[in-house]
Amino acid sequence: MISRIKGTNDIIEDSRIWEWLEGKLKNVALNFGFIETRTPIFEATELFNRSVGNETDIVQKEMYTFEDKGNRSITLRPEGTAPVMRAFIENNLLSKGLPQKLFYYGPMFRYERPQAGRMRQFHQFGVELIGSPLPIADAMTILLAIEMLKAIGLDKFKLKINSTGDEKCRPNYVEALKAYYKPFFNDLCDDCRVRYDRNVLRLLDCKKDAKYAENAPKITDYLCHDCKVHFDKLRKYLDEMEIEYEVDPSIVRGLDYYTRTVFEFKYPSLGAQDAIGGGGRYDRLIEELGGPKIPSIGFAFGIERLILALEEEGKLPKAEDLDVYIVSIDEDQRIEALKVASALSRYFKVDVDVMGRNVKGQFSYASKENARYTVVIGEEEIRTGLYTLKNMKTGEQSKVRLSEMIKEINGAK
RNA sequence: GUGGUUGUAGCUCAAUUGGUAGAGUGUCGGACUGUGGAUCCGAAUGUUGUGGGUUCAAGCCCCACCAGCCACCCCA
Repeated sequence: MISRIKGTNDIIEDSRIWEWLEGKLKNVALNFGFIETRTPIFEATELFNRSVGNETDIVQKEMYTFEDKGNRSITLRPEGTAPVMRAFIENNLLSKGLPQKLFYYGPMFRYERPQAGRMRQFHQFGVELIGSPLPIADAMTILLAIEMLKAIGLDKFKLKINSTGDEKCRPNYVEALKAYYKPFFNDLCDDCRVRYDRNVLRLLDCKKDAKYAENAPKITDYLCHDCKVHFDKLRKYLDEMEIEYEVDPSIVRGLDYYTRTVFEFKYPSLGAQDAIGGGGRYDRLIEELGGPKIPSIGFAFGIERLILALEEEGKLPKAEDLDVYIVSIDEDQRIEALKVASALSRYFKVDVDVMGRNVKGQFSYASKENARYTVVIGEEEIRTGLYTLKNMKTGEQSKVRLSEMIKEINGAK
C-alpha cells in the first residue's frame, strides 16, 4: 500500500468543517473590503531567501526546495506574505491606489518534524494591508483578526504584542543584547551560541535559556522616538477598542522582514504548538523585493490549529441533517423515488436508496442520517398520486401530493 | 534534525512466563415480506505498521525502516 507523505493529511469527513471555517474567515475579510489573491504554490527560491531571510530556520532547514527540469531552483511556499508582495509588485497593484487590502488562503509547506498542530503541508488564511505606515492600520489588522476569531466562536485565545523596532533603533538593541549575553556566552545552549551571531533576538524565546531572558534588556526601552510613538498609539487604540492584549518582549518572530509591530494569538492549551495565528508590520519588505518603498502589515491564521482549538471548545459545526429520505417499497418504485428526490432536491437536502435495501433497511438508514422526514412510495402511492409523508420525530404520517409536500416540510422547519 | 513514547478489526482497546488473535462499538443481515431509533439472534472484516532476525513456536524478544504522539527546535 502506498500511504501519504509524513506530515500531510487527507481531509475527507472533516471537509465540512474546513468549508465552514474557510467560509467564515473569508466572509469577515470580504466585509472589511479585502479581496482574495491566489498566487502559485511554488515560487523561485530566491523570493524566500530574500524576504524571509537567509539566516532564519525556515530558509536554513525547513524549505521544500528542488530543481525543475530547466535547472531553476523552485521552492514550495513556506509562508504567504512574500508571494503576495511579489504579486503586488509584479502586477503593479500600486497603480490601483493605496491601500491594497488582500487576503489569501491555501497550503504552505515546511519540512519539520510533525506533531499535533504541526504539519509539513499546513494551511494558512492570511491578510495583508498594504500601504499605510500609521498605527491605525496595525489596529485595523488586529481588529480584523479578532473579528475572525469571534466569527468562528473562539474564546480562549490571548493576544500578545511587541515592537521589534526599525532599522534605526534595532541595531542599538542588538548591541545591548549582545553585551548582556556576553558574560554567559559559554553557558548558553548550543543553538543559542549560534544564534548569538546570527540573530541575537532569538535568544529571548529559547526555553532552555529562559532564565537569562528575564533580566535581559527590553526592546521597548530601546525604541527610537518614532517607533515608541507608533507602539504607544497602537496600544492606545487597542485599549479604546477594548481589545485585551499583553505586551510580551519575547515575541520576536522567526521571519526577518518584520519591523515595529509584531503580534501572536496564543491558545495555551494546545501545548507546544500554541500559536494559532501571528503577524506583524513589514515596512521594508516590498522595497527589499525590488518594489517601491511601501509600508504594510499583515497576519495569518493556521487552519489546522484553529480546528484543534475549536475542537477543544466544542465549537465545531455539527453535521447537517437530512431533510427528506425517499423510501421505495420495492424495485418498481425506484425510479419514481428518484424523480421525487430530484423534485425535492431543489428545496431540501434529500437522499434516496441506491443499495437495494428493503423497507426496514431504508428506514434505518434514514434514521441514522437524522432525516427529518421520509416519503414512502409504493404501488398505492403511485396509483393515487398521494405520497406517504412521515415525520420522523413524531412518527406521524399523512398522505399528501407532491406539490403540498414542499409546504408541509417547510412549515415544520 | 535531537531525545522519548506508541503502533492489534472501520473505531476504542484486551491477549499471563513466547504456546489456537479476542471483546465492546460500528457495519451488514434476520426476528418484523409497507415503516426507523429499543431489544434479541446471526454474519463479515486482521499480512498484529513494514521488512529482517532469534526460536520447535513471535502480537509479545532483537535489529532496521515507516507512521502517530510528547518534548526540544520552530512556528501557523
